[in-house]
Amino acid sequence: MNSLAPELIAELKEKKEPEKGLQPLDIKGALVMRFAPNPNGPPTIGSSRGIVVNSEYTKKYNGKFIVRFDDTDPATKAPMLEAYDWYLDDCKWLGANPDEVVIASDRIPKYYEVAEQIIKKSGAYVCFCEQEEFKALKDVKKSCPHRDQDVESNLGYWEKMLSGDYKEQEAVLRIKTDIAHKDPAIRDWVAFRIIKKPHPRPEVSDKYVVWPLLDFEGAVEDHLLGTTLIIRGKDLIDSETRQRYIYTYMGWNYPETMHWGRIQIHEFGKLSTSGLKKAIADGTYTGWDDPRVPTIRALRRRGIRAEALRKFMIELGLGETDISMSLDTLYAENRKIVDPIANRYFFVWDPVELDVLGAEPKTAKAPLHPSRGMMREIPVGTKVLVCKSDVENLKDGERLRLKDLYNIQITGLSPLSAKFIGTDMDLVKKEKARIIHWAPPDGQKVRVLSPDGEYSGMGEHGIELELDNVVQFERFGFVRIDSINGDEVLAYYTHK
RNA sequence: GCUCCGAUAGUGUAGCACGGCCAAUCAUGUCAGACUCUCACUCUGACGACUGGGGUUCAAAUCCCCAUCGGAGCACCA
Repeated sequence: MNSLAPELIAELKEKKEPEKGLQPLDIKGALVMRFAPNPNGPPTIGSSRGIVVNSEYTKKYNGKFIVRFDDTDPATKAPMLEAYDWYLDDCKWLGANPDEVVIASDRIPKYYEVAEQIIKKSGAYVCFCEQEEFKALKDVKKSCPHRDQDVESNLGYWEKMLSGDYKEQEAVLRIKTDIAHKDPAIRDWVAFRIIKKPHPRPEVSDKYVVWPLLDFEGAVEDHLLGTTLIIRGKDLIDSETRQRYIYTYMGWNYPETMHWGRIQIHEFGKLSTSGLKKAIADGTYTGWDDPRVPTIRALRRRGIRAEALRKFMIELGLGETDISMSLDTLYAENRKIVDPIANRYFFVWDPVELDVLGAEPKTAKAPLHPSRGMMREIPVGTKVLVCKSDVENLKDGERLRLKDLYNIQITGLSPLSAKFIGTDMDLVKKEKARIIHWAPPDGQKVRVLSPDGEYSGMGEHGIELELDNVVQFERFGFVRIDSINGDEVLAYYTHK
């Protein structure tokens, strides 16, 4: 068949293996996409979706990938200075280095220019209504008195806004849409408001008192940057309708758009950036890379590979439904990468001392990795440490195998003692004796930080040489060796 | 209340634009077994879904209508 009709086979394969994950795009010209976060906290798992999907498409279609910081709110969601670099760093780590980086707070004058033009086209007006007052009118499709101001007056008010003549809340610039639009979300929305709080970035600080809202800033930037395709969360789905008014006034072409639903990760629940910030401040979490926190930084520290996270995000695809996922799939993906390369070590948590009578001191030999030849050597005397959970339900006289060492028979429970009964593996095979791991009492102290708590205990020497590597603690799980503090190794739990 | 949008196994996805090849894909998960000096890995097998009801049609997961459930927006947040 292959020789008769190779193209048929190819076609079959094509049908059977459609584009996995991301749907192919119907691209006409060049592809320009952007990821536009507000850097008011570090990138989270959610951000990684935006980074990965946008960059993946631009890679695939030879497009341009822009990171744009939408940091135009110095008050309610004020940017965090360190976060700008964190975003860029995590992008780089994810293999999504941007072709261009834009910071909105650097480009405020451009937004003023567009605003002025729209005012001149009667597309915007300065509104002095109180918020509730305006909402009441809007809800019954009534325009406010300011809507009919002429261009000259609006221009004058706008100038006064810019020069700081008004207080916060006193005036806003509204985009004229359709005050009777059937969707209340569209009616004459606010494009600029007055904020007198300085911007956290020293280069901007108190340079401006009039700040654009996302819908305006984003609309202008997407045009300026030549964005051709926007993929963003569906919370911004109505933005398009609002922003199109600007595009119409200015005679621009609106980019294509796609939206995705919210992801909720079982393991993390509903944690907002502001909620996290609080929990870190009050000491609930140790920082933005605490293993319990849903940031990219935490995942990195735990030893999740960028490639695994990328694949995970790509395979989620682009659905408008909200999804609720477990990290198991990410872990499985990561395990595939990490398992073949992670060296194996013993780590005994909640250690219990065990005397072995009749044992000669020796050096145990165990493979560094089950499918490779390299061995590790563990010198051991007549005492070993074992996990409390392994010996809790032991019965006197029970026979066990200390992995890669020898067989023992329990002779006493408290204190725990045993006698040496040989080295033969037959015991394990015939009696189906349990095999447990162990550590030498003079081994390497280890502490593991995991999403569900902390484990302290003893490991074998050699662990301290694996700094920054992901290793597997046998019968425990994968960990990333993070640092050495004094005589103790600190590891972060990756996954089972 | 007003405007949008969505619904395939436990979870996430493929299929839906152009109805038949779908007794529905892949992954993950769970269970069982094999392998193994790890509860890891690998292998084998099992489990498991088209939200409900109508309609169109020779034929519906796919088209239409209604219902139900879920979500988003209606901010001087992003």
